[in-house]
Amino acid sequence: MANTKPSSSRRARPAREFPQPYTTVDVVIFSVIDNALQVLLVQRPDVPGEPYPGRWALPGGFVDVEVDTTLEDCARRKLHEKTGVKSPYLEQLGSWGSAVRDPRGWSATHVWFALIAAQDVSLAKGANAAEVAWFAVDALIGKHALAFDHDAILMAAVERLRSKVEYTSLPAFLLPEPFTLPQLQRMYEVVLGRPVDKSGFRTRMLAAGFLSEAGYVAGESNRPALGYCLVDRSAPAVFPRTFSPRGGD
Amino acid sequence: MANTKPSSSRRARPAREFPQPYTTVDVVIFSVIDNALQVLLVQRPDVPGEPYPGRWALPGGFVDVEVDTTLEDCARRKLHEKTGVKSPYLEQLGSWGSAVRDPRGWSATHVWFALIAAQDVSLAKGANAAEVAWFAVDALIGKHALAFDHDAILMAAVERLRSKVEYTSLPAFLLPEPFTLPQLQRMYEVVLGRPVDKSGFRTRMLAAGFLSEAGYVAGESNRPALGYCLVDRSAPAVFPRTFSPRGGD
DNA sequence: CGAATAGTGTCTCTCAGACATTATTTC
DNA sequence: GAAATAATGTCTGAGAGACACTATTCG
Repeated sequence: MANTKPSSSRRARPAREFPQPYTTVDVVIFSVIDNALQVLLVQRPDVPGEPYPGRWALPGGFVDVEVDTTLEDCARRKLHEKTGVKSPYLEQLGSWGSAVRDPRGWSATHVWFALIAAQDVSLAKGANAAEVAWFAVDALIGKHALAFDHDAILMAAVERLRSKVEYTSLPAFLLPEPFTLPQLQRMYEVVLGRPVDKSGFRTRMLAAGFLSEAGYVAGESNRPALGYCLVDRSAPAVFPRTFSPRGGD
Repeated sequence: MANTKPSSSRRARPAREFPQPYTTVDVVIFSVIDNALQVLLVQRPDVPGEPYPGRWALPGGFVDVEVDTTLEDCARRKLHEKTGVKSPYLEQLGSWGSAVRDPRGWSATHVWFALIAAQDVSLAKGANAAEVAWFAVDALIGKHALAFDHDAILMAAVERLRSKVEYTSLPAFLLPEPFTLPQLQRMYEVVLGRPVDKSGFRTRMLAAGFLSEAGYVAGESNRPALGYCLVDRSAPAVFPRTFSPRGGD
């Protein structure tokens, strides 16, 4: 990086003198609520000078160079502020930057996506907190509903999630521990939007070795099911093949 | 993004007033030369005020808000300046940002990685161009050799490349068109660092449907081989399963 | 005609998908 | 004991890996 100044006419001046883009961080926070994949949005303030007043947007904001030591810290901080969750699954999604995506000027945003269990959340509704709410992803996608380029970012996040769910244990992060295999299967089915065979599912999950038994959970059904915890919460397991029904691809 | 100012004490002032991180773009440019995976590096200038003088680094630099309209444009521009290549395979790798990665202050870099055919490159060695050279990846990895946090970025790029090569047609972008299946197989073997079975390889490539025949190429060997071009240069094909030897993981 | 590489054929064994069956709890 | 859900068992077919074999060119 940074091997030359942006243009030769500024070569002699110190770096701070030429204009920098705004740097922001946004977080796409997913959870499964009411058997639907949902995303957390915040409502933009309705005050002069703020773009997209009243519109819903992904939680995020400017990097504060005096508070945040890394971009990931910044993402983690914003997630914690909105949800109270301290140890989510957090993965970098990508970055979006252009001259036109923010009416205030050239800006670049670094985007993370997070998976959290709905039960762990206590939505922030404090002092200066704007409205915060869950929205079903299926109702948002395709619509041009969000502020900035957040529709495109949300779409990219959903695509990334759905594709990784085909071959990783990501949905386990959508459940509070301990959870049962039928619960986990339901997470897969909700995110993928299609049913999954029970027998193959169990074989696959247990063979992947990312679950450790945690005693029986007197659950939501007649017969109690065996509970499991994650062996390693820092990263999902990767399966050698994708889920897929016989004929499909 | 950008739903609040970075801290409440600055709330009333216009956004331009609070300090922004530096925004840069770096490009990890891969090619296969002499049967080895290589990466393009540039030598940092040895002048006062420039960090890491004389050290090798990934090509990149500050975003120029007056020239670049998007981050990807900026990456594409930097790649073209160094190599002369106009239509590489280009994919966003991620971003790295922290208070300490650049001694000049809080900085965030957006990183792309590119695959190009060695034959298409004409290394820039013009006016203000610093030294530019190819380095074998295997000789760099593990060493603490590069400027900034570029060792870590390079490592992440190599990991991403190697893992995607297991289930995509990415290595096809390392060859000039038309290319033969044996040539393509060699690209896979070089990147993966292990031999690949010929028969299975051919079945897989042809079944994936991303190749179109382009006549015989009087090649580098005794018997001429059938040449192929890519059906779609904008994205790699994705295979349903990974490459992997029998006993492997 | 032999060496070298391109390209094809065949066998086997794994494993995921489909579905039937058994097990354990509540009411 | 009936209903509901958890958990296991069995069969089968697609397909990847391994390797043997054929085809075509050059010297």
